Amino acid sequence: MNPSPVELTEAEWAVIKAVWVKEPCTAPETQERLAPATQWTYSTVRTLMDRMVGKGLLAAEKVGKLTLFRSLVTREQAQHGELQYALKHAFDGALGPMVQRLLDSRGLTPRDLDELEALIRSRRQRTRKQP
Amino acid sequence: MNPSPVELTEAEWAVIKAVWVKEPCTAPETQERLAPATQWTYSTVRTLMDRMVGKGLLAAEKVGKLTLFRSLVTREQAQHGELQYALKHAFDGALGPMVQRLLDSRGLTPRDLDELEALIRSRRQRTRKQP
DNA sequence: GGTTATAATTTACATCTGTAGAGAATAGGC
DNA sequence: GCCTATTCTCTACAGATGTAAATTATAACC
Repeated sequence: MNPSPVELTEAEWAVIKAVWVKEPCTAPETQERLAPATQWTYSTVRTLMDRMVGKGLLAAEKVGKLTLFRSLVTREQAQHGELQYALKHAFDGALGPMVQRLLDSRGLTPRDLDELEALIRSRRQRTRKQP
Repeated sequence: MNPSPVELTEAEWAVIKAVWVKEPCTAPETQERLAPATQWTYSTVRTLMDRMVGKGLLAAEKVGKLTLFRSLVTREQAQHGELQYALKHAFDGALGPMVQRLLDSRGLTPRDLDELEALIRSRRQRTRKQP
């Protein structure tokens, strides 16, 4: 039913983030963008990208000698997939406890807290309006 | 420095959850507990558990002919590890946006929202007291 | 003490993931 | 038309993961 949840490996995260920076893009471009952080060779990046095409994470379009890649999943979809994974396995699907544990971790600034409170308020509105 | 983050595969999640139910426990016990949900044979479960011992996720103690297993990571640690993974890869370490996206998803009951609001308030207290 | 049930050990194997080299194709410059 | 730089294709390989069969050890029951 639902489009199967997006799940990315560590390497795939790195690649798709590089693609999101500027699409469409070629494998050599992507490799350069990743190089500072990863040291991956062109071969490595290209292999990853090809496999990601196979998985429906990227699309490849051939233009002359070049292959242009673009993402088939948005950052939001990928984030959602990652959260779903954590939610399902670590919290047995219970969102409340998950958010709680997140709030427990340090790392939220007072500003974050303000924003979240505001979010909760507006969430409450919407929840009331569309039951 | 920090105890390296706990990362569990899907199968490992299933196993450790079964172990948490009652510790220590044997592999056959664990297999039985998992059977309804997974259909895994004893061999499969035992292999997983042995590998998990190798990774420091479980401890094995031999008592006569039996091997007793117990978990070496708590549910909290495992949850934390899972959240860290999502945080690092999907949100580049930014907790605020991560919580936001969670709040965006439907699935939070009004009661959840109340609890979260309360949490945020107390969080704010603590933040103020220990800067 | 031999039989049976239970658990353990060993080995296997396909797939996925991370990583990459070697060689072929192409195109642009001269 | 040939050289050179760029890109692509193909192949490889080690380690992790999911899954399990076959074989062996153990112990407990008669």
